[in-house]
This record gives sequence, C-alpha cells and structure tokens, in this order.
Amino acid sequence: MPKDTLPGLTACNYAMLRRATRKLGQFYDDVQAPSGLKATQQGLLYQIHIGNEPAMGAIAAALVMDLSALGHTLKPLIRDGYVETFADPDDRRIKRVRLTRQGRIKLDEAMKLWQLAQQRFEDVVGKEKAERLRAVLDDISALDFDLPPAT
Amino acid sequence: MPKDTLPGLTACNYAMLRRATRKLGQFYDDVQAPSGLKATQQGLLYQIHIGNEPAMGAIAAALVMDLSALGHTLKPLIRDGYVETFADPDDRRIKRVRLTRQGRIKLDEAMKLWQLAQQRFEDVVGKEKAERLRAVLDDISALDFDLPPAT
DNA sequence: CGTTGAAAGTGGTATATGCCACTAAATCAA
DNA sequence: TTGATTTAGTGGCATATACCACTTTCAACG
Repeated sequence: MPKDTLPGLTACNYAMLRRATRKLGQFYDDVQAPSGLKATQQGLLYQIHIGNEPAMGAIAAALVMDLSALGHTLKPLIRDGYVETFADPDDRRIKRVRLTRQGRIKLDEAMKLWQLAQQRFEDVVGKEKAERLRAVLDDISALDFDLPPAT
Repeated sequence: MPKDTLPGLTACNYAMLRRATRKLGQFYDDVQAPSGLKATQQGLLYQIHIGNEPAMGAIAAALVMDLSALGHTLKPLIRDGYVETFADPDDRRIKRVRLTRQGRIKLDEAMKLWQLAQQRFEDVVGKEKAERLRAVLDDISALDFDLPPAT
C-alpha cells in the first residue's frame, strides 16, 4: 500500500482520544490557570468534594485510575494544603481523603473558571453534541474489554 | 445544593475524556504489551512512518502535541534504536525524524497487535459508534477555542 | 489462637505531557 | 551588512499515569 493512501492516525480510537485529550487539556488548563490548579487537579478536588470522605480506592475506581497513580497525583495537593488524609478508624488499611478549608476555597475559585471553559466548549461544539460525547465516553469508561475466555 | 444531587464528573467534557483515555490506554497497552511498545509509542512510530521524514514540528502539529513533549517522548524510541533524527540540509534549525530498520520491524509487529485491540474495541462498542466517536474527536482536535477578542 | 491469603496503600521506576527560559539559525528591516 | 524578530528545538522542572514489588491489616480457616 503506497504511503499516500495509508490511513492516518484517525483510524485509531485510542490515538484520537489522546489527541483530543491533549487539545482539551491545553484549553481547560489555560482557562483555569489563574486559579493555580491544573484542570486535572480541579477534577480530583471535585471528586473528593462530592464524595463522603472517600477512600483512595473508591476515588481511583470512580476515576478509572490506578491506585498508585492517584497516590502520586494527590501529593502536590496535599503538599499545597488543599487535601488531607486520615486512616479509617474501622479499618486501618483504608486511607480516607477530604478537602481542607483551603481546598474548598480553592475549588470554589477553580469551579468558576471551569464553568467558563465548559461553557466555551459547548458554545463551540454544541450543547447536544457535547452531551452525546460525554455519554459515549462515560459508556466507554464502564466497558469490559476482556477477551472472552478461549475455552 | 445537597451533595446527593451534585453533578458528578460526568458533566465535565475534559474529565470524561481523560477517564475514557485512561480506560482505553489500559486496554490498548495491555494488548500491545507483547511487542514491548506502549500504544502511545506505536502511534508515534506510525505517525513518523506515514510521514515523509517529517520534521519534529510537523509531527507535533499533527498530534496536537507540544513540541518539547514530543522531544521527550521520542527519547526512549531513539535510545532503543527504533527512530533516528537528522538535520534538514536546507534549514539547519529543522530536525527530521525517520524510522530505523528495527523501527519498521517493530512497528509491523505492534500493528498486528493494534489490530486486535482495535477490532475488539469495535466489537464491543460497535463499528458505527466508534466511527462517529473518532469523527467527533477529530473535529475537537481541530477546533479553535480562542475567546473572541474582547474588543 | 496462629497461619494464610486477600485487600489497601506506598515507593520506585518509566513514559507522557506541558510550560518556560534559552540557544541556534534563518528572515526581515533599515 | 547589521541588528531585531521569528522559528525550531533543547533542557529543566512539574504533573499525570501505569506497573511492580513490598508492607501492613484484615479476614477466614483449621
């Protein structure tokens, strides 16, 4: 197959997803920059906020994120005083997470910027289309790709 | 607003995109693991392959990726002998990139695994739906989110 | 009770990405 | 031609993520 007719990356679902994620990351991060939080951090603070002092594992599961990755990602937020952790009294293996007062304030601040970015995105893409996109992405996050056992 | 009715992360386009990307990354990486390449690396090799000894900047633009990020990402591939670079003779600022022989062989190997992952994804999600998804993501990567100048 | 195995996190290592400051090279002006 | 500007990359630093090997706790069982 001559190079000219080779399919581009557009054929790969994962490559497309990554590329769009980079694009949106640059945009959301840019809008949220004044808060000093990356969009990822704002999302994580929000996830903690809406949880009930969630356990690390619960957060990781909700975000479809590796537990250790979550631990690493949490560190700057703890260092900066936005988040604190404490052992679950009933099961000391479990570490629970909550926002500090500063964290709540910072999240409020970041959410205002988030709304700007979100609004702008929907203005450009279209509200309906954005909603459908999120629905598809939500589905994908919940999928089970296990190959059927070769029995 | 009581916590019970707070919108989850599902409202955020970027958060959904990231979460789905993590999910797919785990899946594609897992399938492609036997090749020793991450799915991101396979995608990058492919992008180089279909280009005509592309310049770094051209690759970065095609992937909507920061130029310095591309430089960093390229390093392990150069180290492992899959990719090599050379200065453009007509403009010594420009660094061009190409696959080595080993790189072409490795890419072939990885592409076979990629097809498995891709096929499996489309079996689970549906070919049509996957195609629409990619189209939307492709659109997003090309958008211009600049706020209209406040003149 | 102990032993044993599962569950929850931690730390190390590696890749993925982005921003910023800086250098080198080419272009544009005066 | 020379000085200012723009273009293309590099390197340093920071965050985002993943996997793996460990450690600590629990829970289950004999």
